[in-house]
Amino acid sequence: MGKHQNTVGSSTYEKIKHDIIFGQLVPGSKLKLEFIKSQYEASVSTLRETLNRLASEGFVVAEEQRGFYVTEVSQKDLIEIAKLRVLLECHAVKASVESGDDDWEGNLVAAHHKLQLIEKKMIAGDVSEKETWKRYDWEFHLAVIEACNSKNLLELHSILYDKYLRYQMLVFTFRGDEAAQEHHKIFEAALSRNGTEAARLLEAHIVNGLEHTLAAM
Amino acid sequence: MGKHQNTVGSSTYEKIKHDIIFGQLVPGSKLKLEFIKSQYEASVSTLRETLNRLASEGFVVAEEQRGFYVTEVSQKDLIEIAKLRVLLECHAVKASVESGDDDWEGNLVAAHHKLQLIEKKMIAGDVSEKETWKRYDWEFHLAVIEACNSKNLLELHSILYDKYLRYQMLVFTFRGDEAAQEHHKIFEAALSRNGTEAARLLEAHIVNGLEHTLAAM
DNA sequence: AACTGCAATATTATATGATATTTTCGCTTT
DNA sequence: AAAGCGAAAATATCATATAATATTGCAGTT
Repeated sequence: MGKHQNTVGSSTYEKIKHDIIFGQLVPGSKLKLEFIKSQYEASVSTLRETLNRLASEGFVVAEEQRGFYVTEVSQKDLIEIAKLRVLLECHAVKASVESGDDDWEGNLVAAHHKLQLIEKKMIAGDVSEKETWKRYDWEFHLAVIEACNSKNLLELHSILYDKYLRYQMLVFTFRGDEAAQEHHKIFEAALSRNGTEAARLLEAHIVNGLEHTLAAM
Repeated sequence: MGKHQNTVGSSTYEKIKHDIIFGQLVPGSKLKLEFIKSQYEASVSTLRETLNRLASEGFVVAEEQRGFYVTEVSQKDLIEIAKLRVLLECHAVKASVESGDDDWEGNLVAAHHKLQLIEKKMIAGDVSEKETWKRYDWEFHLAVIEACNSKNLLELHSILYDKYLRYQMLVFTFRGDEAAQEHHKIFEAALSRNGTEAARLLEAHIVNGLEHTLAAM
């Protein structure tokens, strides 16, 4: 039974990070300790731990003795992030496709299937499950590169993905069928162990998403 | 007149990070709050902020409700870090060489010159200025890629560099003349705006360092 | 009247020590 | 051995004190 009980620290971390990514906490706004204390129901020290963590990941900016701010957004920053994501994720997919085993394949098939299901729903007009879509998109992209054999690479990628996601959420307009098809092609290339092709498709997928987001900013 | 006065938090951050990189805090050891409190002269909460920051950068591992540990080292981890450093730094050098202006060139020349001076001293047998050497090596590598035009990339690189450095310090044996020559060649290629060549030399430089360190582990 | 410089005040961030939880570890019992 | 039970140790959280920054109001100057 005993499900692992979360600490106040880790749950405020999740909440604040979520609220930054999904735009509830608006870019550039100041995170006054007393205010977020009331919002997130935790003490100042606990919140400071959280904000320090978020600051080293880049979601928050800590200005010495002047407090914390939600990191600003800009087109330049988005472009940087997209480029880095291309660099890391394409590198990872090649390595992953080379060394992925049967477990990896199985997991990839499952992730792709679930993503397809939610994408169909969203294309049909049901936008109610934004959060689920986000999770499945993440799980798919992770599944593709998971066998890359580098914990360090996966950690960096995870942060980059979230930063990129934040921009997507900022302008939220679903790319629909187009993105779904791209996912499908990436899936096929990965499964047939064509790393170069998978990387090429992945790059196009990210760049298309970038352009879509930039246009809406 | 107002030099910027540091907070307790930022100075303990610097100190602990330094002590991890330079091996004073040994890999895998537990960072008991009461103990480091006496060592670094700060309160528990302040230390927790610091340790949380270091944990998201990967120098410390935070185990929920069981405290903090200095991140373990392993050959596998070092290899991952070196590969990532190659990936990011080579990408950065190409971009930097393409868009660097006169300021960039000037800064690069200065950084290379200083690095050469300290390397000569160390090759001559004076190992007393390990810290200075480290700083100049860092400043040189940064100078090369600084014009890459991506704040995000430079931040990631900075953390990776420190992680790589930690392994170098762990086994500290100076590569001497060989490394100095590699630096010089990288410098020349960068200055003559040959990005591809600079990237190739840089990769060799990092891989040579990796092998040297692996052999000594 | 508008601007500048300065001091008093209010607000906010930082740091600390105290308290509440949780884990660890040795001891006993089965 | 394994499980159960405290006491001790360590972590997580909190409320409060201290130090820094921002703001306000007022005099003196242009």
